[in-house]
Amino acid sequence: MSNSNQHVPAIVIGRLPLYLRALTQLSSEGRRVTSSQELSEKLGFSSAQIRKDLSYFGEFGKQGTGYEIEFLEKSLREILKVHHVWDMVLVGAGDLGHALANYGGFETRGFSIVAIFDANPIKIGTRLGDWRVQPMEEIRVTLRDKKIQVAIIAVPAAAAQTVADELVEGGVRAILNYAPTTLSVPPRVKVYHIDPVAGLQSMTYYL
Amino acid sequence: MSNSNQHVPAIVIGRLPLYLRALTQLSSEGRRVTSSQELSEKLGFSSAQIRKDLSYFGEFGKQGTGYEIEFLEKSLREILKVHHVWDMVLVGAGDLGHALANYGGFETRGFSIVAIFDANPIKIGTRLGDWRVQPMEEIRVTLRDKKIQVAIIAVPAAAAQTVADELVEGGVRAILNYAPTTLSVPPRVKVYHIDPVAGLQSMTYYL
DNA sequence: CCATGTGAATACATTCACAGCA
DNA sequence: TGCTGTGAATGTATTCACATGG
Repeated sequence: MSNSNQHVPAIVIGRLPLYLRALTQLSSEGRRVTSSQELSEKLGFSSAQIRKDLSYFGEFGKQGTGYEIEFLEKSLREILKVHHVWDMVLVGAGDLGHALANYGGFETRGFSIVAIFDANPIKIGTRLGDWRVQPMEEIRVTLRDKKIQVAIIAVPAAAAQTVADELVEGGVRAILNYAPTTLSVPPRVKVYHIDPVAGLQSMTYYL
Repeated sequence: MSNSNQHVPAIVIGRLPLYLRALTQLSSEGRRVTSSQELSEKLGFSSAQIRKDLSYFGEFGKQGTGYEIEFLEKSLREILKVHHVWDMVLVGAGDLGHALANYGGFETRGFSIVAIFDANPIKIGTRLGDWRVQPMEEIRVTLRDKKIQVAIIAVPAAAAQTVADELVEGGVRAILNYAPTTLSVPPRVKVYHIDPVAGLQSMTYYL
């Protein structure tokens, strides 16, 4: 029995991309079938948790056999809506912006940078990978014209909130935030915050 | 009454760096005192949660007044053991490695890159920021000599596990992993995994 | 048999609400 | 009074354990 229309905890949604990543890896190794047990070992979650997480969305496995990798992979892509490619804008053309622009991992996993913006006049017009860095003044038009819903913030902390306001105003609903500061956005907008130093600090507690 | 010696949930430890970051920000604005209420608004956690989290480690506030920012900041630094600087090695001198090497946010928050390694012969010897890229063969000696406990992995997924094994063998106990793959390490070693695409994918579910 | 899918039980995390103190 | 610190209550998440069906 499919439970697809009931409330799914956010923490479950957060694990789905990890399941998807593991499946893609297995698939690239030529494997056809896996089990909650095997995924458990690869990912470090309990097998019961993996089965329960998946059960929020339907029945993907076969009793006595396990999961058909290709089918489960495709299903997760649809659940996460990454079966088509999401166009993104990148704001910030510093070192981090460069690394993100040159990162090959977006395209293969459902995301594509379509434009790069920066506030620094010196950066405007310079080439960065396949793109030309555009001034912030042009971002509103790009967001509207290309109906952009996803953006990456890679600017200093002091500028991040202003950029976020621009993005929200332009209709963006998902922000990957690399600036080390909490962003304030309306509830309809999702923010995923990446702070490597916070990660390091939470590990040193245990040393 | 201080509870400092009882078990503290990992999820609480994970929030402390965010409290610390907010306090440093307030402090830089010249503020001297804050409250769980104010931190709540800045960070998006409930004030009760902030008070309870802090209560695992002691009593840092004054009833009727709030928290003395400088004192709480110093206390959190000590709890997280970032009151001194942690030396780190960086493995991987690609675009991401470059961005990390040039990132100014480590030094100011208790971390310092002391050496950079890469397996690619073309990269060996090239300058990267203040460092010279060293061959992987030299990493063991560096880890031992400098008693390194913290490392950053910024290599392709296929190489990440091998690098992790080297690091663990060399005595590293905290790994910041940028490779899009799950690492298998002994329980004494902590891994903090950064996967921007997983973050993006978990947001697109809601679009 | 074997591994899924899932209610029930347990464990964990958050919020409530208020006593206690500056 | 105003805000902390914290037991008790509530709400969430994980694990258990087994019926089910290939």
